[in-house]
Amino acid sequence: MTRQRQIILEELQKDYSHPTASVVYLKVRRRLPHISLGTVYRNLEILSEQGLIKKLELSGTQKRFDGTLSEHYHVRCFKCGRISDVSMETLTALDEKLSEMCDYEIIGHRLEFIGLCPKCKKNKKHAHKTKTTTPISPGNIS
Amino acid sequence: MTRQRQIILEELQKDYSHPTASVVYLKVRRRLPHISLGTVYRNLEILSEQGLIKKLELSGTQKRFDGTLSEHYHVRCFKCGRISDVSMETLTALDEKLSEMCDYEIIGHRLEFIGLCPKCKKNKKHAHKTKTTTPISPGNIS
DNA sequence: CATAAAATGATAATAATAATCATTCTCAAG
DNA sequence: CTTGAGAATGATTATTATTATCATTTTATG
Repeated sequence: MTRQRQIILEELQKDYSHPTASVVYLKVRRRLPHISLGTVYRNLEILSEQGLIKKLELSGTQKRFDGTLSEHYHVRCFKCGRISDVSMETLTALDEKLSEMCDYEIIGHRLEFIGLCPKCKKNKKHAHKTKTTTPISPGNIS
Repeated sequence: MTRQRQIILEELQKDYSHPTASVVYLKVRRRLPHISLGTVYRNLEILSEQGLIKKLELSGTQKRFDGTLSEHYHVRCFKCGRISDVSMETLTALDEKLSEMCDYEIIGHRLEFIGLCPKCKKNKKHAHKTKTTTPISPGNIS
């Protein structure tokens, strides 16, 4: 466990925004100005293999990381790209149901809700300023 | 509607494998050997904007396209990357449930099952040969 | 047929991530 | 403590998927 890996882990554990690798990089660089982007990628990968953080495969082009290990679903704002946690229980029954209906051996599922976040709901005219990712066209939830 | 757009659409409509842009390109090139990859990307984008095909945002790095317009979920084999359709009814109740639980205005969700396809179930020793995409590590269904 | 708008093919550009590699760090054994 | 092997780092380059540019060609329409 190197200093840089420790700090990447710490920064992720106190960040609830499901940051992308480059956001983690920016935050970590405040404490380690000479760290390289490659080191951040490498360690995010290693930490998620070790089960200390989670790598999220949500929609959008960039991977996101979560220092919270509990299982939970996410909502994405289709306007500003913000990701929030959802406190809905895990739907294990879905996997069992599908197991009986198809010839795959089901081991799990990914569920991501799409919606409009409170901030974007207010400023419907112009999207919320701290936009982080590409918006989703509402007709394309697939 | 140009000849190339027509053929891209046709090839997609008779392909049930949820192909990526480059797979569509390879197939279309059998009929139009001089078509460029950029044209394929451009037309897949246009056709999905027009609602003639669907652009799928599944896990993995590449986008996939579907000539079948009906709404349905998908299963992905975590070993070989194959995508199959799932004949489970759309769970609109989930969106309503979440609407009451959180402050987002929910407009839909994305659900993708992860499992082991019949072919990979048989050849458990070595993954199925017609592998198309990177496998998913079973510990990382997020 | 003319012609304006749209699309094409070729190519370059971008964005996110992964790989390479010489140098530096970490940590357990002495 | 020192040390030495293996792992990790920073700098850099490479890869992969996708998008943008642009001169030329095609399409649809009057």
